[in-house]
Amino acid sequence: MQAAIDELGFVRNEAARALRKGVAHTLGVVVEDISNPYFTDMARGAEAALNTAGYDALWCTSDGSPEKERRCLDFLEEQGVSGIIITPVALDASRIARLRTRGMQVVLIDRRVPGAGSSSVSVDHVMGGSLAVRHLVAIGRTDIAFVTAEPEPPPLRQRRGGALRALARAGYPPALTISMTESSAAAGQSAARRLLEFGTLPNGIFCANDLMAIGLVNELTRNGVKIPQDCAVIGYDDIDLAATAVVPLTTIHQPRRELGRKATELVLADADNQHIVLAPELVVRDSSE
Amino acid sequence: MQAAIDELGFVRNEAARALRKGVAHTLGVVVEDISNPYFTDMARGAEAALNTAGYDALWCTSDGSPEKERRCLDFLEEQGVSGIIITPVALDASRIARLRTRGMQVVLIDRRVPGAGSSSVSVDHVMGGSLAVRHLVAIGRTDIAFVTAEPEPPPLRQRRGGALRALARAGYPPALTISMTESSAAAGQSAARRLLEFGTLPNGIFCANDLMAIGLVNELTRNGVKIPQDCAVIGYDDIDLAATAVVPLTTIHQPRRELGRKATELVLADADNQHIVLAPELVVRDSSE
DNA sequence: CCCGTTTCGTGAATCGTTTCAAACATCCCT
DNA sequence: AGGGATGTTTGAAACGATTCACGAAACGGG
Repeated sequence: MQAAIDELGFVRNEAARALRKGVAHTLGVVVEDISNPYFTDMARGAEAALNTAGYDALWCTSDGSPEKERRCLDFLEEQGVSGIIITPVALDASRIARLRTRGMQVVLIDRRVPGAGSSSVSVDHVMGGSLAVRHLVAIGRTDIAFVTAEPEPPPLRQRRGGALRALARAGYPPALTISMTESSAAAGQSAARRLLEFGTLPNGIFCANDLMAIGLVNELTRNGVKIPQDCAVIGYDDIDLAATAVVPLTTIHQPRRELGRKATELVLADADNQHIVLAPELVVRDSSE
Repeated sequence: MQAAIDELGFVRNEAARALRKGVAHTLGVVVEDISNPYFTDMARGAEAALNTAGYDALWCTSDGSPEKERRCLDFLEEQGVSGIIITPVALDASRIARLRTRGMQVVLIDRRVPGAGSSSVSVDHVMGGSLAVRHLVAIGRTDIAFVTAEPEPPPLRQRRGGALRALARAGYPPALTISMTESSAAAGQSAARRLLEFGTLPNGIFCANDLMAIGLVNELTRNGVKIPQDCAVIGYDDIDLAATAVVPLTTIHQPRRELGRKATELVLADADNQHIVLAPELVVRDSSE
């Protein structure tokens, strides 16, 4: 039988199959920024898990734009996917409800939408921010700056929240915050320039993600700042590049693959209103001695 | 009419449409490595072009594995996409022929498959390699090493070929070649360590891509090597991170967006046997003074 | 005013797969 | 050997959008 199939080059028509069954054996994965390793690693974790379950993945990119996110969802809805894993940008409860009435389970990454009944998987960013600052404090840094992006996505806000709380607990004054318009290495570079213009450098810097931290460390190093002696730097995400940076970067590791895997499990189990929170971990490297 | 559609929340069933029309208004994009910005930028260029043409993109990742590539193609074939843009790993003429008989145009990126009749878009890697070495020679470097990956994908082989030829033309001895098992920043770091163990450092290094160059520059810098004074380094791709590296990286810029756009045009025009070759450009930054 | 032509709208057939049902063959038990 | 139960084969209906054909209505010209 299989021999005959191969012989004739038969390929099942997925369109007909989806039409008849009313639903495809396909899952949509909508990711915010495909140039950020954090998201691609998460998506790969999801893909691996869902492949082994016999599903195929449809990738989409929202590029952080509500408009493009809407188009992605329209597309997935038209395709009749059986579920959607998404890092939401401007997704609201009504859209989720509509998808759910059409039989598509929605699982959110790193964000909850109240009243929608959908499940979510996230990493505890408040804890991560707190871990970062507690580490800086533990190695004797008291004058701590925070580099983030504006507008600030919820995960970054939570990281900053955790950081501020840890700082207050330690009895230090509130941190200097620098906001950039994006969260790339180039933004980190600009942040470093701004810090250098101030004249006095803080002795600890917490960047909201690794890409910014890398750009910042590079620019500081170029200007003769010794890291971690003059200034300790800690990033967030633990992307591959963090380990091979000029000054290997201390960072908060996120279980990205695990995140994708859990999300897949929730979609396939058709779970309602379940919220999984994973714990981040501190990874100490040279940038904080 | 449109108001009524929105009112009732009607969503066209793409499966039924595809079934009836025999072909989806969708294009497949198969990419080799989603963690390499070179590929994602190319894919984004393609997506933008094909969105404006009213098509949707189906992304797949082969992860450089022939097995996974096959699965991606099976999937796209089942979906009945109207065309495929692919950076092939182990794609042979017979598979292409089969796809074409099913009405799917195939356009190859950075590689040609002889006898398949399909079109291709590539960047002139031989020229790029030559540009790189000529630049190193022009700034007075004579002892030049080449860092590549093993097994060496065709584009890397071409870059090395162009580099060797330019070196021969300039009348210098053949270069030292270091091969790593992958082409990541971590591999570049290992390459640097190996070079340092040799004792005498070459005064010019050409890395087959920017990620490796960044890892290498970081490791050399960490060990006190002054770039470009002690050793000039040139990368390849001109990814975003190249400009913000500790030592901003001289590199060969590839028109990645343009690559994706041209590929889209060829697929949509249903072009047979057309081969577009784009020209790379030298971008001089600090790593080569 | 009638006929020919165009336009519009309705209905039926189609795409390839799945699913359900009915028909048919097989087998065991009484 | 007949009846019930089980398993297998064959056939037909359905999914929803599209397309084509057909008939009705509108329109223009003679």
